[in-house]
Amino acid sequence: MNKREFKDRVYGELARITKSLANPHRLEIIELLAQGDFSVEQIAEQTSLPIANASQHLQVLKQAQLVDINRQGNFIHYRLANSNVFKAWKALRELGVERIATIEKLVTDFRQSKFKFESVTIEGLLQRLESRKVTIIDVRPTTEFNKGHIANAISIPISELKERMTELPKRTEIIAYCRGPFCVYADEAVAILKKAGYKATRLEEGFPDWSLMGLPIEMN
Amino acid sequence: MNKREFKDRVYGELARITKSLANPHRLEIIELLAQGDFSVEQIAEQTSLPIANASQHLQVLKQAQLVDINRQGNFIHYRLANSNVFKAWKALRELGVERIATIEKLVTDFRQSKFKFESVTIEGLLQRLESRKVTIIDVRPTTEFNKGHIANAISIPISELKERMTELPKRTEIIAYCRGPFCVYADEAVAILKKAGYKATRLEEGFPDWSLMGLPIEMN
DNA sequence: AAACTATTCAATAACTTTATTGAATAGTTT
DNA sequence: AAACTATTCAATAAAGTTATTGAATAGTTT
Repeated sequence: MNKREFKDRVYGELARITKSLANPHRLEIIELLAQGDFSVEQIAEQTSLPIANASQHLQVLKQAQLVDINRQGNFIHYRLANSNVFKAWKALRELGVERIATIEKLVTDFRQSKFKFESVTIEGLLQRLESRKVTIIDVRPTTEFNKGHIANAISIPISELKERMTELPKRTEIIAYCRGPFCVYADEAVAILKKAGYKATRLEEGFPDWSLMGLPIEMN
Repeated sequence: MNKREFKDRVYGELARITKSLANPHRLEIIELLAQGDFSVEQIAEQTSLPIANASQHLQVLKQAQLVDINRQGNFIHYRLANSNVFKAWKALRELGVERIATIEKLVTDFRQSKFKFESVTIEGLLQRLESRKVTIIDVRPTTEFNKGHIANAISIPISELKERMTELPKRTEIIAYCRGPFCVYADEAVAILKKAGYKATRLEEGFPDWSLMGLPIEMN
């Protein structure tokens, strides 16, 4: 094998893996699976895809060895093969948000149109934690909370927030987080809380970002 | 805009940028541009592409805003738009090497077939530097060395190594580096040096990786 | 073993990407 | 202003990707 042939094959393989990520639905699936494992049916529902279609995309990811499967009863559960998959998604996400003005505009416009408030990054939250007390709430569905969450966070799924709001303190600031920067649950939570007179802010990133940084997490 | 529409557009944009990376030639171009700026002609030559073809790929990268151009005399020089582009490439590269056994096999097989020796990572080199003295040589073409190199490295392009070998110490270990893990110049250098009785090892990563880590660099 | 069910497969049509030409363009130099 | 030159554009054919069906499969439960 000569030098050119070697390069063609290495870059060919890398392009193959990159292509398996280069599709809107598959990127959305990756972000979902970063929360934990899900069945094909659940993945299809979360991403608004027909099941056969979701399955087809999952096959592509499986062939590229980006996801693993294991059977649980009648269901086949998919999960990310390892943390490097999330790292690559994160790098692409950050490249996109920084480079493509359209994405940042989409995100801010969408938020501003419905929710007029600011967010805090993980870094900002860590600083804030040094000086004062805050209450962190996880507004994802309970199953995702159970698979892993920020240490000491309280689980209040967005669907239950209105009824369970009274569990929260009126004085200390509340930080709501969900799946990641494009997840809207946290925005909805902040909107509900603010309207009821609470001090609330959304965390920009999601649980997988927190976890990747090696910050304290809990399970179950 | 509803939630689904918002997601479709955000992931759509991210897939668009990912697609612009998802091609063997464009990945190779990205890695080349991580060394500095190059004209279309130079890029075509380095990647063994017809010029019209290289230009076409560069248009794709430009449209995705991953590269910038500036004119220098008769030539148009392309360069990476910023360090996030290299970060994304690095994440994909690491995902590929770790996930796809084929890539690791390709790299080790190719090296073993021609060059039978080990390499050291940047981390390993930093540790080694604490205890003993090493000589670092940059075997890329001089133009790339001038655009940026590891602090205190000596420039000896691979094409001149045989004649200039005598400039190097026989006793201290020599570390050779080039563009990145898939660049073969450093392997060739180690082979030449070892044959002549020097103690030599290749650095696994390339200059852009060193630079991204915030380690000391020099220009010119 | 039969019934059931979640998932995958297969075929196809619409769409997108890529390589290959050769011509056109936008600069620079003379 | 003319000549030159590096780069881009345009057209086209071949190859690859995706959504949409409906049928097939591989398990599990009864």
